[in-house]
Amino acid sequence: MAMVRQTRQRAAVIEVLQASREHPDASAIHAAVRERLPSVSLGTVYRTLDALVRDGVVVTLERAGQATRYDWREGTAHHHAVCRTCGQIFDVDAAALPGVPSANLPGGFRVTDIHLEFMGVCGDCQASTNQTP
Amino acid sequence: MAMVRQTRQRAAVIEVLQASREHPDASAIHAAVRERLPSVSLGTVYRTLDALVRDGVVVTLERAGQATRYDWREGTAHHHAVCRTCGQIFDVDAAALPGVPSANLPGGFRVTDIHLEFMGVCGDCQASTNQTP
DNA sequence: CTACTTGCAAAGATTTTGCACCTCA
DNA sequence: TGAGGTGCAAAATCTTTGCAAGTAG
Repeated sequence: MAMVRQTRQRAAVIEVLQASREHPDASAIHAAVRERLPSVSLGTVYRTLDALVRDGVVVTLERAGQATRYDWREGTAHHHAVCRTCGQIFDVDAAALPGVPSANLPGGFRVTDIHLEFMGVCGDCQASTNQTP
Repeated sequence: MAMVRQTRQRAAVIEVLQASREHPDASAIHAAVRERLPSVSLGTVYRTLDALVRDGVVVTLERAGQATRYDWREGTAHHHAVCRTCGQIFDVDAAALPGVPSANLPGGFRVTDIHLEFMGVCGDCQASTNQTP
């Protein structure tokens, strides 16, 4: 079934994801991968990311109009805090949160993953509370 | 400041959102609005939705590759359960969830909104567990 | 009357795909 | 080998924008 063949390209994409704590988008990943394997195409990056997401080792952070950002799940579960002003994404340790129960879900719904995002304004952006010019 | 002028078009978009429990995307909203005001353009729908989101009366549900879906916040806070198989989106009453604390957030981060999504497989899709043909 | 809105259509951006060649297992 | 992966480039989507004309207040 989900047999995934090991290739140079995939190894590179995975390395980039593991090395980066910046929640990069496909384009940034592509650029980073190209530093080692200049011939890798953007299409391949998308296909690889897709496979990783299906495998559950990578999660996505999607914002309309902006490119999807990808996040390597390094063992520890974590969620995200997204600044609406500067767009920066911070990690939030899930351990500090009480387990979110699957209460009140529609009948028979089986949860495989929980996406929790705190939308708001980060400290830096609050500091510079100049109304947008 | 955020003075929003009342227009036929905006009223129609809001009515459609309030009437729909389907989490429609911009295109579906556009179609529904056109049943009353045939001349409304898709651009206007997007601009109106944008304003409503900024106002905080509408929240978005974003999935890469697919159109953003819009959700009227009818008083009660609620979250979502998204079926990975059929794409259907169910509401989850937030009242049943314990308050998600803002613990462990980056310094000074002020939360304005919480997006919580349960990803998984709905009962119907589990029932028909035929491997995808 | 005046500033804000709208329609239209074109531009932008992101993501997906078909096809011929290449490669891992 | 042979099933699956890759590159390239074009296509499909979704969303944003500029501009002239319309309209709410």
